[in-house]
Amino acid sequence: MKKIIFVFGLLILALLLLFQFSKYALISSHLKIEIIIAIIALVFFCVGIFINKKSLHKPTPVSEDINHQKIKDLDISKREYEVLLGISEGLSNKEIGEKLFVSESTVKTHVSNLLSKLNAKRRTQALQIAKDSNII
Amino acid sequence: MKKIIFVFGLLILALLLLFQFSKYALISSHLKIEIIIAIIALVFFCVGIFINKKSLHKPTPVSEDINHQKIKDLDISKREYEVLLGISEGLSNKEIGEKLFVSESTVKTHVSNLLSKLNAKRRTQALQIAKDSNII
DNA sequence: AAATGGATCATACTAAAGTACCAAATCACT
DNA sequence: AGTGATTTGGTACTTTAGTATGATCCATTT
Repeated sequence: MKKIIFVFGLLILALLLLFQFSKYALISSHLKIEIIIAIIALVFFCVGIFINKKSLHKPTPVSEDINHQKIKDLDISKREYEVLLGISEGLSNKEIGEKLFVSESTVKTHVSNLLSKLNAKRRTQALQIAKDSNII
Repeated sequence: MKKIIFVFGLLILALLLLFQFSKYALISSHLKIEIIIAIIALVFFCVGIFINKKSLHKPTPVSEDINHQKIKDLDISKREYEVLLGISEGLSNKEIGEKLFVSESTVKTHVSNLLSKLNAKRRTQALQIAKDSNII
């Protein structure tokens, strides 16, 4: 919010400066009208790109970052989350166990707890829910 | 490539038109210099946003759209692809069968073919590969 | 000190998933 | 009309996934 006000303030300031500059340049006849127009065009072209990048670009890619709060809300422990990441990599329970240096039984326990916490019936469904919840 | 040339051609054309317009407008004195500058500023502001959105915006959010060519390259049939989508929704083979109005056996066949085509051992791994290949 | 919760592991079981092989119906294309 | 690819479906089998239950260990909290 503060940034937007700041940027728009700068914009208005730049606009006023350009008006004054163009008047002065025309009266003193040191510069041709084409040059002035070119400068203005270039400046606002850059402003357009800048505005688009800062203000419109960021909200569009719909939350790429993971929602840590949601993980806590779902009461998912650290170990369970690691298992969830293993699932998202397409690993089997056995492979997840080897990766985390625990037995397959342990992984199964974590998976089972994960499924009930995510309210999923299968690991693939857990993936889908986890992605929708932005915790993955 | 063709698009870029086309866009730049339009840009140069617009620039020339603006030059001519500004000259005419100044000579005939129907418009004030501020108005002309404002119009030019607005136009190039919009052009800046447009260029940024079309040329720079798309490559950045790492390809949101699915790669149909890749699907063909992997020799994945239409039905197999539908099954793949079912998997990505977290459905079981039985549920996919109900959704596509075929038996679970058929779904199993499709899944098995999918896994070998995607070079995956499990459906979760198939999902991961499919996502990396932007076919999902 | 006792209770709590997370992590670990095991056993025994059921339910899915996946493989292999086969076979018939359908469809597009020549 | 015939050919090849797709789709469909079945049986029989192995493997993996998931559930239920119980138990131990450890760190934190009460």
